[in-house]
Amino acid sequence: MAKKIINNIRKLRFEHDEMTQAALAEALGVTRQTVAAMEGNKYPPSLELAFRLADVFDEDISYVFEYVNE
Amino acid sequence: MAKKIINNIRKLRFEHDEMTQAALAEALGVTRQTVAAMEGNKYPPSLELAFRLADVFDEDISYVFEYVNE
DNA sequence: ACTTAATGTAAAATATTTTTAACAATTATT
DNA sequence: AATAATTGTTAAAAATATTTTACATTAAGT
Repeated sequence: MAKKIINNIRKLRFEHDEMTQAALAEALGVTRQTVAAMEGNKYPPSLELAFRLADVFDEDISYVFEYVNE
Repeated sequence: MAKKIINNIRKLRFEHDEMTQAALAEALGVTRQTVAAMEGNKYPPSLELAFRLADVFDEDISYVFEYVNE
């Protein structure tokens, strides 16, 4: 049973004062395109960046990203 | 305040029937050197591999890897 | 309709991770 | 002491992730 990584970035951005991709990118220290790519599941971020994301949103990493059956 | 990723892989291997690095590598579908490198904090794994690790140990990803202040 | 802010997307370049291969060091067993 | 199993480590190549640059699209506000 194959699994895939999904993310709740868009949801979390809106729960955090409708933070824009650009504002999130700034907070993370990456480009806006990197945020867009992660959010759109173009490719997964590094573990380090995933943890920084969790920190910015003050959430557990396993809520920001989930590993679920396809 | 800089943070770093630490891991509990060695501990988890021993809690799981003293699983060797080779056996864990086999279960993950990676090489033994990759397991050794992760365990020795040579470099962090990809997010995908971190999730697979959590699956193998049946633990939450945030227990296998922790993001802590240095 | 026009302007601005926000987002989507893609190609090429750069950076990081994983693999491969090889050998050394350690630990356990006989 | 010798052997086997496990682990440590390193270098180079391969694979994958990330950044940059650039332009297109969408949504909101005036």
